[in-house]
Amino acid sequence: MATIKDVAKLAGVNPSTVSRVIADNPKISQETKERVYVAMRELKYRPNAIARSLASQSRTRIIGVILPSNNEKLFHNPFFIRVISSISSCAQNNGYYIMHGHSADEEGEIKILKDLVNSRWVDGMILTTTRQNDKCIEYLNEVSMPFVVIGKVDDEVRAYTVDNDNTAAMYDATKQMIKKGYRKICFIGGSLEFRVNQERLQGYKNAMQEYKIDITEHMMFTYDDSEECGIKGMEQFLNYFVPEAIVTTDDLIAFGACQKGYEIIGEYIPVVGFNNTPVSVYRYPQFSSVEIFADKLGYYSAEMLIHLLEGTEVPPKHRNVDTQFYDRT
Amino acid sequence: MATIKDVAKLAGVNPSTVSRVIADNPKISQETKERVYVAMRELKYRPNAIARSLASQSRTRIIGVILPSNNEKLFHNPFFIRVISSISSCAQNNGYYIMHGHSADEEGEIKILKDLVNSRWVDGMILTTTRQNDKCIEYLNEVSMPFVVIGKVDDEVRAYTVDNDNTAAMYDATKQMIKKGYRKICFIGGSLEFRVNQERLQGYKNAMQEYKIDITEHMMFTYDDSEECGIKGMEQFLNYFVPEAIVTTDDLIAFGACQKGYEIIGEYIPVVGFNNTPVSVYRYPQFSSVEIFADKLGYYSAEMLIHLLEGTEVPPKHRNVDTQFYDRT
DNA sequence: GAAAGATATGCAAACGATTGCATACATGTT
DNA sequence: AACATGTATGCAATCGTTTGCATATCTTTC
Repeated sequence: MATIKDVAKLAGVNPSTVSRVIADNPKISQETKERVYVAMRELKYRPNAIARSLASQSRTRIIGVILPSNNEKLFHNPFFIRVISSISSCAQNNGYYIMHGHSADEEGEIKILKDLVNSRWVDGMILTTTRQNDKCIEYLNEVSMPFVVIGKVDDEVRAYTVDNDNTAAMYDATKQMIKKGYRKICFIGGSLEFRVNQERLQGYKNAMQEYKIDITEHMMFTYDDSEECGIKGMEQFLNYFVPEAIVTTDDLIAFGACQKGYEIIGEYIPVVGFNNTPVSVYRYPQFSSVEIFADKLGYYSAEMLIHLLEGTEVPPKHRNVDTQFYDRT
Repeated sequence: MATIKDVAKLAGVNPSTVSRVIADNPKISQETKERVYVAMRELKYRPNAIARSLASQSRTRIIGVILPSNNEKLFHNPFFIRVISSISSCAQNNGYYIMHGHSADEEGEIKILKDLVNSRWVDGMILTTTRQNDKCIEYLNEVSMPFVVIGKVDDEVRAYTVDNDNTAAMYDATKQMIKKGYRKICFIGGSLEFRVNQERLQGYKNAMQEYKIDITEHMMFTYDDSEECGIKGMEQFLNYFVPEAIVTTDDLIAFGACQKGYEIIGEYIPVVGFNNTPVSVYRYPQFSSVEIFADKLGYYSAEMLIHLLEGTEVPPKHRNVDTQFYDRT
């Protein structure tokens, strides 16, 4: 493989000149540029990204992405692949690369994050999910590495974020159910360790409160983002009463609840899921779901991070992505 | 951030000694090693991966992965995320990193592949899908970059591969249908541009032939790996006759065919899909599907590539992953 | 007790770029 | 004509490692 020296020799100039031609430095005469271009083409020269980022002190143009690896979540929910593939599109459009890691738990996540950061591979990071008191965010701020998170963060935490208004989305979905005349509406959600679930729970509470519908302890159930969670939730409710409708934080939960309900009482209780995944559409009967436009979340987050890295444009601290409720009751 | 020099100074040795301690060189005395370890811990030293791979000539420990980005395929089929996340697990277990790119078409794929290779970012590549006369494979051989492909390649092509026996899998699935007494069994498949579809078609033909069932032109339809394909295929068949059963190359196709069939003739024709995705399970009625264990394909391919890169163990040229037929008729 | 071998460490040159500073030449100013 | 200014390029240090070779010290051997 040709190096910058080979090109320089062929073009009859100094390596530094070639370097400046690559950077399109205006000090270099058009004439010389042409000569260098010819030599580069002749030798099929491609700059060595590694040498480059060593010399220029760690601008690798690599963006790190941390994915959760709860398998249920990752595999049955196109959310993450949509996010990552749109991050990837944006990166490619801007000459960046994507490196990703995933781990089963917070401890693992922070370990891989540190590895990515310390090895100097990445210029910046995107976090695709956040927890209460997120250790990753803490660490990134500590080492002052630029990052963007998809999701919301605690108020006092410094972070650039892209997110849906999850509270509003769930508020809206719940309200739709109320407007259809349902009153005994239950909530089933994934772990409250994750902010997104807290917010959705809040949205549910807000709507119920607005319509002055009492929520008892037995109307809410949280566990994790799985089918099993839906099943367990529904079982719990049915110990006490038959819900008129159910809102959940995920399609998989909704599916589980829906099936279990039918199994026990022989009819389908209206259910609302989140993410508008194939499950909600392909199932019969279909159930309602809130589309959160994962691809936009991904694309915007990458865009934001790149702005941060290039320092060209200071993005606003927060960007919101709308949601859409698909009513299939 | 501390460098190797800082550590050396603190430990009272030469940087080269520190480097050898990191590499666990047996020439270094235990005593010195201890001293260096202490200094490293003291300074929270982490080697700079970039400098490292520059000095050691391009061992970045980064594996590149090319994904297709036909969105239908990528989003509705957990295959790719399962593959990539298991590649990722294996990589993490062995201290490797994953970089990935995806593109909508072959041209884009080769472009991003060249970029990854020429920039020297990656030590090796994994291709998650292959075409007839694949340009990517050609290029990788040309520049002699180690790679593994998931899927089959033309006989004359040099490549390490991990794959299911797709022909056998489809042969088996078709045979199951025949044994149930179905005779007029039709085939709907994705584009024959992809080897995987060719093989599955072959498996169908083999089974039919074995049982001496004639296949007419009108019993086969190929288009792409989408729901739409299933719909079109079913429409075509019904112009001529009502199939007794249908085998397809993908669950999404199966789903489309299933629905369209019901829509037109008012009953469900038994359908077989591939990949055993949520669609096949969550839909009602469920349909049969062939599980291909994407996670194994991914993990094995990474394992193979790492062996290739480390040169420790020469893997066999080809590794096969079993499939499993889930009968849900 | 000197030569030969073994063992542990240091020295310095890479790896392939970037970049601040020096310099050569051309041009403009008085 | 002498000097200041500007423009285009070269020189050499630098980034943080790795690694072949030289070297110093300690054993062994006859």
